[in-house]
Amino acid sequence: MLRSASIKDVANHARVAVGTVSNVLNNPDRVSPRTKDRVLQAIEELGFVRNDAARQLRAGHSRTIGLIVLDVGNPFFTAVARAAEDAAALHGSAVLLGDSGHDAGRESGYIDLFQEQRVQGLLISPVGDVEERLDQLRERGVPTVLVDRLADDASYSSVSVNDVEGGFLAARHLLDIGRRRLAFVTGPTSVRQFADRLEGARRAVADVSGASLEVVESDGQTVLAGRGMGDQLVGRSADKIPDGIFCANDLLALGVMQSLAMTHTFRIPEDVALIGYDDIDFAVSAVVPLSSIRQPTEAIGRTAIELLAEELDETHPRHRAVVFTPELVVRQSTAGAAV
Amino acid sequence: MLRSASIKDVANHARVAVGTVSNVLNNPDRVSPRTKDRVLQAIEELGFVRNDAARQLRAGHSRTIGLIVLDVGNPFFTAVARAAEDAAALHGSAVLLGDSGHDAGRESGYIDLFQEQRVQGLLISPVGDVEERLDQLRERGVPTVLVDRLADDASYSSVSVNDVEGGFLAARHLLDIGRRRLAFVTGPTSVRQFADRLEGARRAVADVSGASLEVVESDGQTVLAGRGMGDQLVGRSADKIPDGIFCANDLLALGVMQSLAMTHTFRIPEDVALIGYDDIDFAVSAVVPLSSIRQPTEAIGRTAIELLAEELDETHPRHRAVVFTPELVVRQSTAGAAV
DNA sequence: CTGATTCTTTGAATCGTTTCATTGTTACGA
DNA sequence: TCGTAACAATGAAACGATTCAAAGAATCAG
Repeated sequence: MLRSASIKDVANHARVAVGTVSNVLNNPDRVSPRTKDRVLQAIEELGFVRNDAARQLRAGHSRTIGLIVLDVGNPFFTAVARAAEDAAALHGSAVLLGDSGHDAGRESGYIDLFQEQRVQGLLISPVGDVEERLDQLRERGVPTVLVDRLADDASYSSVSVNDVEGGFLAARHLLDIGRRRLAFVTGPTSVRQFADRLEGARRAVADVSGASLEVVESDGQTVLAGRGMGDQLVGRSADKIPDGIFCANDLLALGVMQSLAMTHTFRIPEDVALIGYDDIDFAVSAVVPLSSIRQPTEAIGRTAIELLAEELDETHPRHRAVVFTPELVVRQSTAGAAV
Repeated sequence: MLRSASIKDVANHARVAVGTVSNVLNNPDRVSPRTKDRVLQAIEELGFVRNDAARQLRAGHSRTIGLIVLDVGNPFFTAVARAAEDAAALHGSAVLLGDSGHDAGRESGYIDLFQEQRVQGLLISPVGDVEERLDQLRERGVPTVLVDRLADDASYSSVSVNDVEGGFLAARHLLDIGRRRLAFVTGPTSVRQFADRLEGARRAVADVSGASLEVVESDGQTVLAGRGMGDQLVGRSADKIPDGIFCANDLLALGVMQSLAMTHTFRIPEDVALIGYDDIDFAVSAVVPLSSIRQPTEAIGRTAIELLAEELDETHPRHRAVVFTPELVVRQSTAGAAV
């Protein structure tokens, strides 16, 4: 078990000073071609690999960016993460991915970890009350960009999608196709995104007389949770069943759909129209292809990195809040049955 | 923009030696309660956070484990990754996730990155020809465990699932329900897993006289690639259409299903029975709930970490190859139509 | 009160890289 | 041949945590 070769070993082997080896690696133009060749050959022969810890220690910070998402099991977040990784790679940084799983404790654990790792900056979809932590990070020179969440004040940059608008679009679409007894199936409304989508849905419903909106809340936001809530809906007496269901995300919608499909009592969309949120790749291949509200995942991830880069470049950055507009995607789960 | 407080700052503030601060953090019992309190208070007041780079530099290795998967867009791999993260957390390590995207170049890039980071060990689903790199890593004391891939020789530990068996199960199931003109829709057969599944399918077909197996190969393995191949199948003259399709993974299967569903010419499973592989969460909520071959993702991730832990503990570890057995899950896409 | 023993605390050395002031070398015009 | 740039190479210092031999303090038996 060899100890890895260090820059000093390389220097000895090539009969140059350590500073020269460092220059070959970081400022190749400053080194004469002959010396450079000798050093490169030594590197090759010894199989030298830079020690990133030492480099970071000297530099005072790493070349990594931390990203904390709410749920890696949700394709929406993996899509955002991939876009962020690609964009970060262009800036020469790597992205460390942390999954809070909607848990404030885990979230806090990742913030600790990233802080110990001296990440350059942090992208986060916050769960808990992290303002204070983030302020503290910023004082230490670690900027944060909020992802999928509008910054409350102007002290943070953020990338978000207008969830109120999205909720409005979804509910109005259900109303447009003649549904009046709507249900909003959601995870905890303490999650800002869900609360906003509900808010939007409420507005749409308020515009139409005779329309009602029931809120069905669960503590999960997975396919399984959706199935549970679907079962609950299906078990009701017929006159209590909504004719339009808007789910706070596609996972919930797919779960509800499974449940409806399993009991063959209700047809989608004839008896119950169903719309989700996020437009994940799997929405289109659902039992009944799922209508949804599309969010521009690629742009979200890319923009988050760009905003972070701005904060890193400037000494007194102006914080920006970029808000994207969601888009209605109509598929079979709400098709046909127009008024 | 404050420089973060260092252990030395804490020491000054608490009027003790740096070694004492270090002991408070790492060997609390060696420090008298009074001193400990003073140090802890100083840490609190200065908002001290350990610098992981310095710690690693001294220790010679990090507390991280690298995991390189073939495709984070595939829920199979995210499920394995999550299990690995949970298991690693129990050992006090964090997992860095890299996505090679079936690209040998990106794979190599992540190996470089992880090597620079001095990860404790590496879990990898290899794409390219990485044996040599891995041998080199091991010489440096960085053990590797192969994931979702049986080790060729006994020099590596590995966790895999018997893909030949899985392919056999899938194809035999199609044969059992009376299908004879089978097609294997797959990504590149240079991917070991796909090649093995094909091998298994071939064996099953060879057992039944009058049965045939056509291989439809694409260079992708996503939902989109599946759709492309589905379109190609659907465009054929009716007598050239297979009556049983086995897809090398569920993403391909969902794509093929979309394509079949869009042209309303063929019914699933009556005209064409369809089975996928991996049994991802979304399989059950597909247009037609998808039959599949289930792999124990949780056990794979957990076992990978355990094998790695064994390699790290022992000086001359015995390498172990753990092989799980896949399981047939029958749903509607192949149901009914028994002979 | 002494010497032995245990418990605390100290601080210099170390890890591997980068930086930068300094020294050494080369080339060229005068 | 000399002086002066321009260019190359050097190596000590610094980053921040951990380690460990050694010194110092406290305790206790005799």
